[in-house]
Amino acid sequence: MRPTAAHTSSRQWLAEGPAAVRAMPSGQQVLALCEALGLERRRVRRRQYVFRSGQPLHALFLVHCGLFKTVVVNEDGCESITGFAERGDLLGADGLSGASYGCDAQALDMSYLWELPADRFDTVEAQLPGFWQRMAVLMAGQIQHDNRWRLQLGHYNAEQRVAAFLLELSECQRAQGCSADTLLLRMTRADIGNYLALQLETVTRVLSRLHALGLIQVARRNVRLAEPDALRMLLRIPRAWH
Amino acid sequence: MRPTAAHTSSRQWLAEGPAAVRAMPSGQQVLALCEALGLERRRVRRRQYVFRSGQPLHALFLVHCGLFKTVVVNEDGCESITGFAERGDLLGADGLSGASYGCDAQALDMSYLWELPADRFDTVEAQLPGFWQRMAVLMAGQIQHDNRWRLQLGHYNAEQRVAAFLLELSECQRAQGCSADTLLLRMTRADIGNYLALQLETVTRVLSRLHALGLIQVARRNVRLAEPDALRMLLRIPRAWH
DNA sequence: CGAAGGTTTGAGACAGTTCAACAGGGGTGG
DNA sequence: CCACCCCTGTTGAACTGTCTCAAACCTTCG
Repeated sequence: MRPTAAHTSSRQWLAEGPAAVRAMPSGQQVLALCEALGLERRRVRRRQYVFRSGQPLHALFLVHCGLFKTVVVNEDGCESITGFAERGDLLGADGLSGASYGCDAQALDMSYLWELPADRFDTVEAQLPGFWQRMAVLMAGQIQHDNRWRLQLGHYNAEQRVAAFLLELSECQRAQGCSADTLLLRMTRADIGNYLALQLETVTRVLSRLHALGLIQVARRNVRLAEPDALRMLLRIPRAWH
Repeated sequence: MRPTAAHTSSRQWLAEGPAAVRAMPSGQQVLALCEALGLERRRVRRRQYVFRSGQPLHALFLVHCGLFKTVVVNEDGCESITGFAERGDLLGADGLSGASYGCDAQALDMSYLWELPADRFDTVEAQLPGFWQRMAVLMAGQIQHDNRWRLQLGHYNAEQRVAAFLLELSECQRAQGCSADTLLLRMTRADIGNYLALQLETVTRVLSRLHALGLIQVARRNVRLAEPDALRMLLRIPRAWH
């Protein structure tokens, strides 16, 4: 779900890995690196939590396949989705700053992930020199993604946010070799709204409006980007212009 | 400017350092560690840029004293302030995911910072084992801070955002041993508004309103938190209420 | 089949934006 | 030192995008 930053950084992480890994086709690299470390692979069912905010940090995770959402919760029970994690994305890293996870991670689909237990944090560097530097690179990608989101939230209106969201999804699918213009939204309208700091009704209305304009076709969770270039154009219009 | 996460993580970084460093008083630790690495200290004048978005990543920086703002810019020239960096905060780390900085870093005051040149990234681990793991910890703190901000932006109204901002500033000052209720805003109203995704007029209006309510006293850039507990109370009220 | 969860659409309200005018303060140059 | 000007901050009034509340519909699943 981080088409530019995270995906290039995963690629960079792996490109800098041992030659044997570097030579492999891109899709196999994450898997190979995790296997090189002798990591466990774990299956997570739809709606199941990988970890919850506040739990002791017992491991870091790398998504092998599937889709997760990460949610921060404050003391009053307000929730915000901070992102969606796909193949190659890191889960749980924000917990490194303390002794416990800083968010919930919940599977939106049947998913698989690799697990690096906390008791290996201090020895993994010896096993795979440069591990933590690469981890810092992955986290830098996440920070850049957060920053871009902040820019959009501050300067985009509802229509632009939804358009940007759809284009981001599309870019992700393309990066994984799937069709770039036929999307299946695996999250609810409420999730999308929460992620974009909009109400779910607003998301619905915007989708309907974009449909009426002929830019997209919407049928519940199936979306087709009919005019992706027009969507991209939308993003270049200043917020004040309706 | 990251009272809870970043400051505790700097502390943690240092707490895990060599015993000689660990034994020093907290305020001196960052300095000592940077000196242990033989880093250069650099002076930056008010309004001067440390680096600009897109420039090749030539170094990472740690703030020694002073205040910086970090600003992301998109292709249309829209700008968003992603944060303010104070003593102990890292600058430039988001650039690690690529070969160039992802934001501008500008001094708001006469400031000093330590510089780790890019050509030492690969050797610093040998000199100070655990360096990159600690760097990951610092970055995790930044991600957690971003997440908390996202939560506030999604669920707080203008009044709550400004109140949260003031309390964050106050917490920062307290962490650095200064008075917690007398603040000097070293950034403009436009900066504050940009950071909080509000217009500068809204920031002004909210400050005036909080002043009229007796919660704070405002005179241009001088702010006194008359009723910090009442401000904190504000944050616990759901957005829908007024 | 009924219940529960998710989606769509409408109508009205309001928080925050936009535009505009003005006031103060601090730095610069005469 | 004063006068000027620019930058910053303040306040008002009208507008509008988004939220809120409400009702209905559709799908899925027990």
